Amino acid sequence: MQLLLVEDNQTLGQAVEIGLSQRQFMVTWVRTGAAAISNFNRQEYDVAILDLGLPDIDGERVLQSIRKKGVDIPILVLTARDQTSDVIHLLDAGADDFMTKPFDVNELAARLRALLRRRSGYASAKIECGPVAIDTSSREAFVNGREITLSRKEYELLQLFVMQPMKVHPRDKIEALLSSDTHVVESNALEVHVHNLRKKLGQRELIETIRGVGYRLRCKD
Amino acid sequence: MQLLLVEDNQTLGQAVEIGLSQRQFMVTWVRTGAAAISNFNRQEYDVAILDLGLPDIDGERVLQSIRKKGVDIPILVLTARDQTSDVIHLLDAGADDFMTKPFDVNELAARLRALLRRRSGYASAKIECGPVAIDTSSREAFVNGREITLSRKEYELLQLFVMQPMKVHPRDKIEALLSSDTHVVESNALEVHVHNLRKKLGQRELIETIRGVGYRLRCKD
DNA sequence: GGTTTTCTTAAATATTTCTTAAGATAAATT
DNA sequence: AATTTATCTTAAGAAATATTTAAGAAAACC
Repeated sequence: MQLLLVEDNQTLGQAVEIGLSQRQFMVTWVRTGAAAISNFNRQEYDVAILDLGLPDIDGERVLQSIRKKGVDIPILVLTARDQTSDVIHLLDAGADDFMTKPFDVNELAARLRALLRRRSGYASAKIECGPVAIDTSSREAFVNGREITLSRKEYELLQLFVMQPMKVHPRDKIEALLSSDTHVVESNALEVHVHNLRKKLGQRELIETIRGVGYRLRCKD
Repeated sequence: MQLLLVEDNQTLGQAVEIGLSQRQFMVTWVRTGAAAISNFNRQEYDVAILDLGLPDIDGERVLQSIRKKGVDIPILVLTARDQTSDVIHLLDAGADDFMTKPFDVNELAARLRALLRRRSGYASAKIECGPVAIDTSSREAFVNGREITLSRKEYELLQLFVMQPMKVHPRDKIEALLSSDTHVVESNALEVHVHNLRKKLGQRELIETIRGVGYRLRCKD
């Protein structure tokens, strides 16, 4: 399995290279966005890992650039912990999955295999989390296999939760995601959206309130 | 059943090869457009799968080239996620069916069998989806077996929907399909076409509105 | 060239979704 | 227990989005 790793940090890159090599991946490691683009053009990889915090080019640029050129291999994006609100935009820009640093190499390998499985046509783009599931390609949401209809903001909210289950999402991060660039929310819009989403999910406890901080999605019992 | 698979990606190709072999297809797998053309010339296949994203030659070229040479076996085309607007042009160029990646191998096999059935004269080129059906060769449309008369754009819209039922088609993708290369639509033409199509279909709910995203055709109840 | 059909545009209407605000409830603090 | 603070709930008005209608422009047909 050919894998392209785009990562500027020496320590992290080395760890990933070693870890994935031991797990049957053939890793090609480049350290700059420029090198990434020229490597993608050669189109000989099955999957790629792209760190957003590159020194020379914005990682999102790289992503858009290679997608525009028709490269359609699965790409997993690495982000720093505090860039999670960008996640939705990244997925729209063509990322297939993402992980926040620091991460576990076992999970990384598992996610890569999942991406490859999905790509080969055996599975859909469904992401599950306990009774909740979303299909990022069709924007459908399910509870216990039954489809529920969500508004745009409700879906974006749920997508954020499902993408990082059990993670506590701070209120300001969620608000940044929900509000457009022009319009700043200075009311309790977030709470109302959470309330409506909870109602549609059926089980209120699925979205847990962390008082003074934010919310998180519970998946396990 | 002899099948020619034209696919450059190792992972995807292998998945298809294995999946179809298990389903009684004899798969010959080539990885380049050049190899595809020379293999097609030998004319010993019953059906073919052609990936558009080939490294050496444009897939559409391959398609036109082999059709020009009189090869008339059914060809199913594989396209990337965001090329769905090319679909109609592909069908015009000689493709018999298409699927977007990623896909389900079961569906792939079903479609291939449908193509072969049609070819052997037992069935027409009808594609069904609940009460709706279209005949891609005669460009006729039916609701509950009764024929309805559609304008060109209405038919193309319905064909897009029927080809990928239950998939949410983003507005911009549909607009790209409906508008010619020269003329850009900057009005609500799309909505008007959807409205007229709905009226002719009789049942408004068949075409579902996904607010802020696009439309989709519902087939199941 | 004239007729007919289809397509686009635009404005009026309808619908859904979002935001706001205010009172109710619950948790933390004193 | 009373007070403060944060969150939940509800409902109504505002904003965004979609539908419908109709008329003129463009294309297709004869």
